[in-house]
Amino acid sequence: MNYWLFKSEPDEYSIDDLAAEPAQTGRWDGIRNYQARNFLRDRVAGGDGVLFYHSACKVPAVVGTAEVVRAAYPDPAQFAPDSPYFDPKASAEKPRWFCVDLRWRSKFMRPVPLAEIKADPLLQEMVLVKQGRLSIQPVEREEWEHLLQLGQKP
DNA sequence: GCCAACGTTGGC
DNA sequence: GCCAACGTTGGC
Repeated sequence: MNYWLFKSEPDEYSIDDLAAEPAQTGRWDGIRNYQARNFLRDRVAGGDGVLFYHSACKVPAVVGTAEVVRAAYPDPAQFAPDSPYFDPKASAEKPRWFCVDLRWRSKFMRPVPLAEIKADPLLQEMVLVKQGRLSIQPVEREEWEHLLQLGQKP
């Protein structure tokens, strides 16, 4: 059982959008970055915990948690010519991009902003702090637990 | 099989 | 909207 941080632009797909899905379960698709794909395809497993992060918005922040309910399978959008995620170089035999299914688990009492994470001595080793621009990244158990605590503080 | 160019990401 | 970091691509 591992922990992850998934980034999403809230204008595109927010934690409330996930909570509003049938069975509060949605497909995490549209990943088109190789480093993120490799984590998704090779390491993310059913039952793993996910920190839901809002990126490319006014206050980038961890806003809640989710759970992986289905491990990697080929992202259908890469085969759909009318999709913005269409990839002409992908085929059913050789899919290039993958997705997982997530179930909403919790929304924090308050978002934990990136600026606060960067200033927290316990979170200095997070990939989020050390390397930006990675939309799927591993999280240590200690980091997971600390962030959950921060999110529950009023 | 080297390595420059490319596409994606996302904070600032 | 700039541009830095990364993995991958593809020309040679």
